[in-house]
Amino acid sequence: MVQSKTGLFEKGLTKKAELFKVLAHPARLQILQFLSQTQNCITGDISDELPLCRTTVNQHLTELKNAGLIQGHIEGVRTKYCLEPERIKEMKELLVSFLEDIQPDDGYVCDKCG
Amino acid sequence: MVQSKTGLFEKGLTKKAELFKVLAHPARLQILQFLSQTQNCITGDISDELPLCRTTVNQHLTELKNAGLIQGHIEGVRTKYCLEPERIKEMKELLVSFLEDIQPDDGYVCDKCG
DNA sequence: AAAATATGACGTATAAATACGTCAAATAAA
DNA sequence: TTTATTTGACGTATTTATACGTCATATTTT
Repeated sequence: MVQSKTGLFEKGLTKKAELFKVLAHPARLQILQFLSQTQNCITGDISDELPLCRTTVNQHLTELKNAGLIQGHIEGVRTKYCLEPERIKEMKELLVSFLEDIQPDDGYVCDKCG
Repeated sequence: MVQSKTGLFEKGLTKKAELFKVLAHPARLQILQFLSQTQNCITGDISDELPLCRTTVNQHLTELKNAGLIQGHIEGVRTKYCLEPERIKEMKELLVSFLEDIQPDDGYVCDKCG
């Protein structure tokens, strides 16, 4: 980059791009999916489920936490993680709004490819 | 990474993560949005719209093309770009399926934060 | 034909992401 | 108390992404 330019874009675009970035790794997607399937808190050793080192998984968990998509509760020596329903809902709304923005209308035409 | 591990995940997850990666930059989102707004082909000098160098914008256009989300038609010395409706539709379906996978059920509870 | 314009290929510098090892702290078990 | 577990902070190697400059090619325009 020599210099990051992401700050020069319209704020809404930046926010969406940041969300997409959080979702741009299979490990993080699998964690979210797993949390959704269990529909409950799980202990931190999700690493057994993923083909990655425990500390790497921990790193992904931290990213999801920073994005607010999951929460972690300390329980003795363990940590339990669960989805953050509020933030997940926000995410859903952001994605839906993106879909509405982008999708071509029915009347979409193009000289060459239409 | 020392060694990329993204290939070790379930294929569906990888595919979704790749899509999200393409969408994880404001420049690419703005290009898609712009193409959607005009609802037609536009010449390559989209760079005037973005706070980036022309060649950088071109790079982003290429990434979108590689992902199949847009198409480029050569027209003399110019190149016209437009959305690829089929692929956009696929993208939408992928995102919707992701939303369905992840969203917590109504009965979602958590010992601590519920 | 010569000059101007538009585009993309290529190289490269820097920033960010990814992956893991090591270590220390906190708690539970022996 | 001593030992074992669980966790996250930290450092770091390597890969990937980002951003731009330069150049060559192709097409208009003059």
